[in-house]
Amino acid sequence: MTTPPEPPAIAERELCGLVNGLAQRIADHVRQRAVTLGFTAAQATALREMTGPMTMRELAERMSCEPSNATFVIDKLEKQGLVERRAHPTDRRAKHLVLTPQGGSAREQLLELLAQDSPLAGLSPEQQRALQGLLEQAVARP
Amino acid sequence: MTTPPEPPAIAERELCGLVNGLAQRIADHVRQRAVTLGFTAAQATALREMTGPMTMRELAERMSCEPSNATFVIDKLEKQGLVERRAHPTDRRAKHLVLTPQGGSAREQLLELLAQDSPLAGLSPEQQRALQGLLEQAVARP
DNA sequence: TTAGAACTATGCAAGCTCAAAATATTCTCG
DNA sequence: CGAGAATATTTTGAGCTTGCATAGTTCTAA
Repeated sequence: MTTPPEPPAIAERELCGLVNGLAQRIADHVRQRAVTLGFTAAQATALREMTGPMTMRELAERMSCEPSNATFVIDKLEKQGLVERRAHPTDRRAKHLVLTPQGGSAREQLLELLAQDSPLAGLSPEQQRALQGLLEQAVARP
Repeated sequence: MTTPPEPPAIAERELCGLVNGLAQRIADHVRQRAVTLGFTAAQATALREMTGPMTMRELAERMSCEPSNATFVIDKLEKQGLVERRAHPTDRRAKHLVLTPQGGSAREQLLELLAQDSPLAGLSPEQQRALQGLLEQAVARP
């Protein structure tokens, strides 16, 4: 009914640019912290997503990347002795990724480092919840 | 005073994952459209951001990447005859990027293609405005 | 049961991205 | 003015990412 001060619609193209810009900032943040522990950004992302044993495909999905990319990154982490590729208990096609003890403690250090100076610190908790809702809805439609 | 159904706070880490996931989806969308015109995703992004003559640095900033990356991508577009590197009118250090006529029409086709099936179509105009506000605020703090 | 579809992981080629170093130019201040 | 700091671009090397092809395994339905 009323006509509140309605901000003009933004071009979707620019909105995509904003999303990308923020993602880029987040990636930079991860990269910056990762190097202080001797990791690359991709390795740190993989380590961060290793919340427990999982398959390559599951990890790839958490990392929002292709499975072949996960293979590449896990190769590196395995060479560093941080992750092991074990046989999957029920599916012989799949591998079961498991953190080694060193991998576990490396992950702990990393998470602690990543929690500092969040790139989202500019938003209040309420705003973060609002952002969460919008992003979930946007992502939800495949 | 009242206690509205307050959704639980989400971990910042997961919120970052959501941002990254949406950015990934947007990137996939661009890639998909780009190949139908014979471009790679990076080339399409550069073309999309070429709203007018600009320097390498300016383009890199619009693309949210390093200048050396812009050099790489512009090399390709220049070889295809879509962009020209001209002398900058006032700064001899800088290059002035200009679209050729073919570059201009390629860009037109691309924009038209990118406007179809937006990855943000799951959000209403109001929600898009809300998202814009949140993202701008989040990005605003360096 | 079994043939075929679907799925998991990997190897590979091509292309993208970052970081650091190098070059050329411009800016700043004593 | 002139030296040193700052800026614009490019080169190079290392690592990341995608898409496709392949081999092995599981699922599905006739």
